[in-house]
Amino acid sequence: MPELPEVETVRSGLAGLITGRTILAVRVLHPRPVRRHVPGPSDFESVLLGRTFHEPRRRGKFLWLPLDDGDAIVAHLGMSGQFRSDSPETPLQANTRVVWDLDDGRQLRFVDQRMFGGVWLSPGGADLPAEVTHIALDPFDAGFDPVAVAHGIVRRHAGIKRLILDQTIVSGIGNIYADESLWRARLHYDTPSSDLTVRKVAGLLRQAREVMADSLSSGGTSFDKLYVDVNGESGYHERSLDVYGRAGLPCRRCGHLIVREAFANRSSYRCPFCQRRPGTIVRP
DNA sequence: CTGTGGTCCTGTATGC
DNA sequence: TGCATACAGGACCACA
Repeated sequence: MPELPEVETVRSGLAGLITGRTILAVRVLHPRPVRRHVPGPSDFESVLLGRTFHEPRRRGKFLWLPLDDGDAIVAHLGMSGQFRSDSPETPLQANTRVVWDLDDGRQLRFVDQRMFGGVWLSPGGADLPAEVTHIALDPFDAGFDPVAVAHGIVRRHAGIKRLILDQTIVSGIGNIYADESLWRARLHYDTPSSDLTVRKVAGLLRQAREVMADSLSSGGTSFDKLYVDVNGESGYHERSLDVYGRAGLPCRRCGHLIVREAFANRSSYRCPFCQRRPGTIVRP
C-alpha cells in the first residue's frame, strides 16, 4: 500500500544507493513488471547497459530514476513493489522481478508480489517523463496550491474521497491517507464536493499534507512485509493511524466505534459521529 | 468532458 | 482437512 510517504522513503533511500552508479547488467525475471516498456523485456535488459543514474525523483506515487543521457527509468510500486539493495551473494527474495548489477558490486532489485507495479524506460524523461505529465502536483511540491486545487474540486460533482484519490487532481493520496485526512477534517467520504466550501476543501488538503508528513517522519506506514524500505525495514506509523483499519475500535476523539464500509471497490473507515453521512440530522 | 465500475495480480485469511 | 471465496488496492480503460 505504498502512498506518497512510502514512495518518498524509497526515493530517498535509493538516492544514497544508486546516484552516480553505472549499470553493468540487467536481468528481467518476469515480463509483466516491464509491460510498459514497449520494446519488450530483452530490450530493457540491453538498452540500459553503461548508463549512470542521477538522483531519483518523485511526483505523487510515481518515481523516476534519471540517467546521465537525459532518459529515465520510470518506476511505480503499485500495491506491493519494493526496491532492495543487496549483495549479489544474497539469495533472491521471492517475487524478485528485475535485477540491476551496479558498478559498486551491489545489486538493485525490484521485487513485486502482485505485479501491479512496474519499471520502464522513458526516452528524454529525466526532467519529467511523458508518462507522469498527467499526474497532478502532490501536496509536498513547492508549487502545490491548496486553494487552487480546492476551487477545482468544488466545481466537480462526486464524493469528496473519489476526488482526492484522483491522481490528476492531487497526487500521492491513496486509500489510507484519504481516510486519515477525512477523519482529521471531520468529513464523510461521500460528501458531494459541490456542497463543500473552498475553505473546507483547502483545509482537507492541508490535513492530507500533515498526515503524510507525520508518516514520512517515521518511515512510512506498513502492516506487513508488502511495504519495506530499501533495506527491508518496515515503518511503524500504523500505530498512529486514527481510523484506517480500526473498525470496532473507539474513535480517538469521541469514543464512538469506527465503522468500515465498502466504497468504490475498496474499504472506507470513518467515525459514525465525527464524520456523519451528509444530510444526516442528529438530535441533541 | 465527467462520473462510474471493472480489471489486472498473488498471497493470506476466512468460511463451509 | 480441503477446497472455495473474499480481500488487499493503484492505475488505467471502457462505457454511459
